[in-house]
Amino acid sequence: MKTAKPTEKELEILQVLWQQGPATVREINTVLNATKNIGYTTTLKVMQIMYDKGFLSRQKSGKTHVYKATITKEGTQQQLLDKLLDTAFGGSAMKLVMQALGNRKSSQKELDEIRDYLDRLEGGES
Amino acid sequence: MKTAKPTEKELEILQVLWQQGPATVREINTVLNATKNIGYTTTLKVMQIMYDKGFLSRQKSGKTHVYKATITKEGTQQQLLDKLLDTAFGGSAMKLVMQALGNRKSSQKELDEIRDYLDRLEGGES
DNA sequence: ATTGTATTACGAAAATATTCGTAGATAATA
DNA sequence: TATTATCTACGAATATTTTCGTAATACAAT
Repeated sequence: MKTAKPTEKELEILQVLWQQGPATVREINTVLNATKNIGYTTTLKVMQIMYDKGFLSRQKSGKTHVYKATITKEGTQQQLLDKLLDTAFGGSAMKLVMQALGNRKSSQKELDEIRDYLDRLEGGES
Repeated sequence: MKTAKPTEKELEILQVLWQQGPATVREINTVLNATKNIGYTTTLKVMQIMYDKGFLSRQKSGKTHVYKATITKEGTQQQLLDKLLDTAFGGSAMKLVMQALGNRKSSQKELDEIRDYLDRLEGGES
């Protein structure tokens, strides 16, 4: 069975969980409401669906559930990247990279880090 | 008015148009059918919707329409990149770049090109 | 125990995206 | 001109995603 891709809303929730660790529906909803306007039961429903899909696990604590992401940030990022590469960049990772670096200000430090990273990639995975 | 994001199917069609230039519904559908299985009227419908949205322009040639992408590949790529950065990479272009380069084999030549690109970025846009 | 408050479960409405059937228009050609 | 093949327009069915109302449940406070 192929792992399905999280939807937009699901990704927003995953973001919070990845960043803050396990959390309740209430906590997630509070974070989301800082920017958007989303009802409590909406957040609840989405998280229940994610639980059904296996994206989240949960544990009862008193009367509430504490949810935890079961899929990793890295794996999901890679999956989305692959998709984007495929659907918008014709499979060329390089083009994507250049576009990502080009149209936004990257600091000198960041550019250096990328260079180091390139060196490491090249230097044979010692 | 904020430019809406193309859907998955719309992106597939844009891909073909960006690569091959203006084309008829029939031509697009033929290309799509090389990999997927999609009915002619489905492709037609999607392209008509894209026309309504302003993603495509068209010109009558005989009894058929020749469609042309009105949104650029680069702009759309950037838009999707920004979205991905935001929803999955916490806004860090660098992390995205590293992830993109890491989990796939990039040729020596590609890596060199990226290095050159970095040099140019740094070298002050002379 | 009764009341009040927060949470969950359930179902379904609303919004969006995908799919295609059918009818009518257009042009080529027999 | 009649026939045929192809294309467009239109509407609608289906699927997916997002949204939330309502009722049941669990806990806390009175």
